[in-house]
Amino acid sequence: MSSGKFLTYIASHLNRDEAEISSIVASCSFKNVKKGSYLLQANEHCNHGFFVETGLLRQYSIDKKGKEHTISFVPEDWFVTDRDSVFFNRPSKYFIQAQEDSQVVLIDQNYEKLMSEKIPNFAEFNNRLLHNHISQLQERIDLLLGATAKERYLHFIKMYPDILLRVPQTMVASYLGITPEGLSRVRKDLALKNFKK
Amino acid sequence: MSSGKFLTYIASHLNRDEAEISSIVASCSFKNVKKGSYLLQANEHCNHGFFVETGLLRQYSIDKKGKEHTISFVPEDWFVTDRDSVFFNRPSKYFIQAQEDSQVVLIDQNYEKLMSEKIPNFAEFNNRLLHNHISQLQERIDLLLGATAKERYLHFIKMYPDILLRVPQTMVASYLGITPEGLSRVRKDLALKNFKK
DNA sequence: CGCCGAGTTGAACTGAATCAAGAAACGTGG
DNA sequence: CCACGTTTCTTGATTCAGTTCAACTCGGCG
Repeated sequence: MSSGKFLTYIASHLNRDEAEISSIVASCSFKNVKKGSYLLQANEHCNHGFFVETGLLRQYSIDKKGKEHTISFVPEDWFVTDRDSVFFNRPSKYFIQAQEDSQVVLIDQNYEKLMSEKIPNFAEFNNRLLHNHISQLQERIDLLLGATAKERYLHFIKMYPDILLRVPQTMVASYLGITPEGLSRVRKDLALKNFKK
Repeated sequence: MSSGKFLTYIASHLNRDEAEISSIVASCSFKNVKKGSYLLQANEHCNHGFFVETGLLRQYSIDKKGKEHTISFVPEDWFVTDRDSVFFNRPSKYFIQAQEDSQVVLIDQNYEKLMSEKIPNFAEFNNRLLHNHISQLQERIDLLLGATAKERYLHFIKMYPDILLRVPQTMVASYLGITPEGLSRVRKDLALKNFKK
């Protein structure tokens, strides 16, 4: 089983030759997960990062009222983890579930340590990931505070056009913070507007 | 002008003696800001972090519809910056305004560099700040997705009981994502409930 | 004293949720 | 390859939380 995308991803983000780091990358473990199975469940301690080689993951929580909130969709070439749980060693509030049959790279603390020892600019890279994450969370807050359901939907399809085709709408709804019925109506509305023009 | 709180804060978070780092801290600059004046305005590049010695700052944005959204309140002993703008060198979307007459410590990139050279565990400390920030943003998203206005208000007064007394309610409302009238009604409702019991 | 910004209250309105029912799409086994 | 059951999506009727707009109160402060 080859470490195709992950190797390329890491090498390019670290400005390193693939050859130079392939031995390090080779030492990390891969996992095949079937659609519907979990890489993390709420109340477990998250002690891995997950890089998606192929397939699609979804990270979500379930609130006290029993409602699902999708935190993020994680397609190929993306990375996901519960930073809060990993860093502070707290039980996670989130589920990470395979939305399609997927192949992922598991990245644990030892592995991170190894990386940061062997590769000087690894810390800088990780820092960049953290800052990206913050930007993205902040943007989502801005949208939740200031945009209507329709605006949030339009923003979503602009940012992640392919996701819509790969998951049930009800999950997109739970990402946007609206009900499935609500999303259905938003879409109907937009379809009508486009038709009229 | 002494660097009281900042020195204590940094020393304790870095597990260092105050004496040991006081010379470094002494080299950073202080600023007095009057109530209403700005440390950062939208479209400027943010190139400082701000540590509040005394007083209270507020970070907020103004959306396309002209509505203010309060991102955070920043009282004594807290730190604020626009990570997105600093790290990616992008124009900021935010205002940082003094809500009371305040004294702040300015922390610029040179200063950070100096710190990370002289103090081995500075990077770790900064990392912790980033992770805290992520946790806090994530929690806010959870609340916006899953909690009613009343629930968000109750959470707010539990977390930041003093803030309510120091700023106009309209700003708290813009933090919670509701209108000032809406907040007024939430409070009335809670007052009635407490009275009846 | 009179003004002014902050907060409150009421009435009408609206975006989105809820509940319930039907239609379409999907995958699984025969 | 079709038939069936399950899940997903749509649509309608109703309800509700929260907004909007406008009027009014209150407490400072010049």
